[in-house]
Amino acid sequence: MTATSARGRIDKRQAILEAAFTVFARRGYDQACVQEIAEEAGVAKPTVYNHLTDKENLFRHAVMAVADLVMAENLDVVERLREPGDDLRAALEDVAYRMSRVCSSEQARALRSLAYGQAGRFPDLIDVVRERTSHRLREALADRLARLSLAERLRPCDPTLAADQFLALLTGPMEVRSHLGARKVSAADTRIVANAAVDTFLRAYKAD
Amino acid sequence: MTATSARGRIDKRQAILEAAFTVFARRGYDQACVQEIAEEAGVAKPTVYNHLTDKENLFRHAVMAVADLVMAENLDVVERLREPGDDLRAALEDVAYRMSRVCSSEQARALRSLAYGQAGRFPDLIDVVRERTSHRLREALADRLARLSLAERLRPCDPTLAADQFLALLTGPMEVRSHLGARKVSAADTRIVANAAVDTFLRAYKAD
Amino acid sequence: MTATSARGRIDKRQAILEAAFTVFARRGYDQACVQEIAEEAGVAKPTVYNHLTDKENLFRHAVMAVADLVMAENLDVVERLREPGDDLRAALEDVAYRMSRVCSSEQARALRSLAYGQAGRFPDLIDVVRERTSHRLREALADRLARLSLAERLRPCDPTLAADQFLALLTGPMEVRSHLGARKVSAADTRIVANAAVDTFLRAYKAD
Amino acid sequence: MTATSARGRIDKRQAILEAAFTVFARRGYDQACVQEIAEEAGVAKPTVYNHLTDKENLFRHAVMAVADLVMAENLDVVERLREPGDDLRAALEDVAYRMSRVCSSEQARALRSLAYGQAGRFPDLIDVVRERTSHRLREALADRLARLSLAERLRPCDPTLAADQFLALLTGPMEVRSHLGARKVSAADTRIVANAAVDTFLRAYKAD
DNA sequence: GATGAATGAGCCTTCATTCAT
DNA sequence: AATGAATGAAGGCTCATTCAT
Repeated sequence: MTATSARGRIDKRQAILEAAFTVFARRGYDQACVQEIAEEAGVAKPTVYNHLTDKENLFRHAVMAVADLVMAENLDVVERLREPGDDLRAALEDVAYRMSRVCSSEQARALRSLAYGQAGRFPDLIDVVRERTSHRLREALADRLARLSLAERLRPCDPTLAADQFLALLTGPMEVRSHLGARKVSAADTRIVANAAVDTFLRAYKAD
Repeated sequence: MTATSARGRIDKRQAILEAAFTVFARRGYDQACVQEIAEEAGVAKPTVYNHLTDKENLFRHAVMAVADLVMAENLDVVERLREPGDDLRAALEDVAYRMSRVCSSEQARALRSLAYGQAGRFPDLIDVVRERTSHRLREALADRLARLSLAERLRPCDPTLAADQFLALLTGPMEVRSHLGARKVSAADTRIVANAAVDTFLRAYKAD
Repeated sequence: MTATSARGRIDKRQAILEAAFTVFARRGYDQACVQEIAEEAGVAKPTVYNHLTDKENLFRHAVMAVADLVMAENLDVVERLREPGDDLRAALEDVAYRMSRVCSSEQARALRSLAYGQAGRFPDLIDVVRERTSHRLREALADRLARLSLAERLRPCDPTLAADQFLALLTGPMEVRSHLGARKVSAADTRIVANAAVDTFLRAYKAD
Repeated sequence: MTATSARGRIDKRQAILEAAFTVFARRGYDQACVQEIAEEAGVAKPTVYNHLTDKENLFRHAVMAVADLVMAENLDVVERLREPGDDLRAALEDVAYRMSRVCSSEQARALRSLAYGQAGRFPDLIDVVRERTSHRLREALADRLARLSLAERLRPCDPTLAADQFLALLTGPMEVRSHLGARKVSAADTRIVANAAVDTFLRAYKAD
């Protein structure tokens, strides 16, 4: 019984957090009202407060939960570089494409938009989000690139810088094509951008 | 004189727009209250409405005015590539550095933050801002790169893609170092990022 | 108990509606501010909105509630004619007098004044009020007069027209004497007007 | 020149008053804004204040001017009873019909609506309007009826009461048919109401 | 623990009215 | 005398948050 209750309680908290992110993503932080979040979660308003104290707290937790999700997906993609196989270009293109897809997902876009938009009010939050997403991704990627460099499949280089540039070559043009996230980019266009990024990256970083 | 009046009126409108951008940048769209904007501009609240109808309108005009400013600065920088001189790398490094500085300015950062954060509520505004800033900058840069390619100082390439990648190599790492705009990046660090961007760019695009 | 809560909620709604009518009657629709209504009802402003959405809605409900009250009183008076007794004149005088009193009541006067004054803004409301007051009263009276005509205590006639004229002979002169509701008419004067109305009515409609 | 200026000034004042009544009639007192009145009159807002001090003053003058107009029309109609001719019923029907038409005019309806609606705020104004319209009309009609009674074309009676009742029999049913002024009553229906009023009136007041 | 009801605070907007020209 | 511009005052409405049940 207690276990069930506890489970039920946790589930309710989860439902509230998901509802919160949905509504924050839909309306932005200020326009989102706790009432709507409560409705989306199927609970009463005070229940939201019971579980998460504050609108601010609600925002923090909802955003960080999604940040963890997105990070996990991205790290997963990067793992693929651990065994790149013979065709390095193909491996990088695959990673680039899948990473682009992850970053273009509704959740990732909303996450960036919210974090960026509320940077002023939640200066610490943006750091946490950064740390959990870009930063860790960058480090993971830098690890892979360092190994590749060591294995002389890439030229000697600063792997962190290389990772930053790889990511920049990917996300910068994606933002242009998606109009800062306002439009969806087709799978085909994503592939094109990803391949172009890899092409430039390899021209700059290939061994020899 | 009439001229004085008209000038006075124009000045007041200008003052309001500037105050508006300042306050919007400080608080974000929703938290910014017209009262505070009026105080910042040194006028009474209804005067703000006399000149700009709406909070929404106020936002649009304030944002677009700054967008024009930033664009002008960036276009100015790009012009430098019209006569690159003998040392192409030096010229690109100069452009990259100055462009980074412009994009790191308080105004440019606030502009991105506001546009990004309010993309949901002002979907059309973000397009206008994009067109007036990124897009036009990208095209201007693409023009220069095309000429350089034609002059065989860069390898044959799609100049628009090259421009996108040049900008990405610049702004991506800058965002990482500025923690999405939360911290200032020193002139020295900016120089490092700019040079690294140009290095990678030239490795990928140099002639031969 | 739940009963108590529900009752409490209903009571509060009732209190708000009554307060609203009081304040609307005192100030008119536009001058009445929700703040004052809330104070009059002894609740906070948002509570008013919780219960009645809108100033407009508040007005509609408050007005209709009073319209129902006044109607009920008037219908009650007309019932008296169901058994007029031997002295028809006396019965009509009695009805006329009491009806005049009802229509001169503070509430009825305020009701007319509000409905008339806001006819432009609430075109539908005026119809509802009319239907619930004048119209139904007229029909009820017409019913009685029709019976009296059938019983040959009044001459054959169009009972609806007769009802209209009976009411007109009553309320027209009452309005003159009350200066369109600005002054109270004494019971004695009311009696005089009522008797004069009945006298003229009977001269025009008596049997033979 | 001075004459022309003076004339021009008077014309402008007139234009403002007419515009004011138009706008007040259109929106009601509170919703009417001085800005709109100024536009309707084709002048600037301060000019309105130069000529008429106040919104309140503006209202008083505009309303009284129209009250005078309506009164003049009504008195004109009543004059017709000075020489009723042989067919008294026909003469009364004619008067009743034309009076109904006057009272159904757009201006008269707006006048009643405004006066009634603002009775609370302008208690004195309603008296002035009453005096200039109903009261004087009633007296004029009473005069005619007194003569007719003296000439034994009506039975001996209190002429003021008779006048009140005549007017009541006319306007009461007209209000019913016009839904308190919300709908126009056709000429044919007006004729029917007028004839019915006269019929009842004559049954009650004819000589013999 | 969950909820219906209530509230304090705050913001956008409008308008009558006044200056300065 | 007429106007463009500016303002003080006020009101409708929303929302995060808290009680009482």
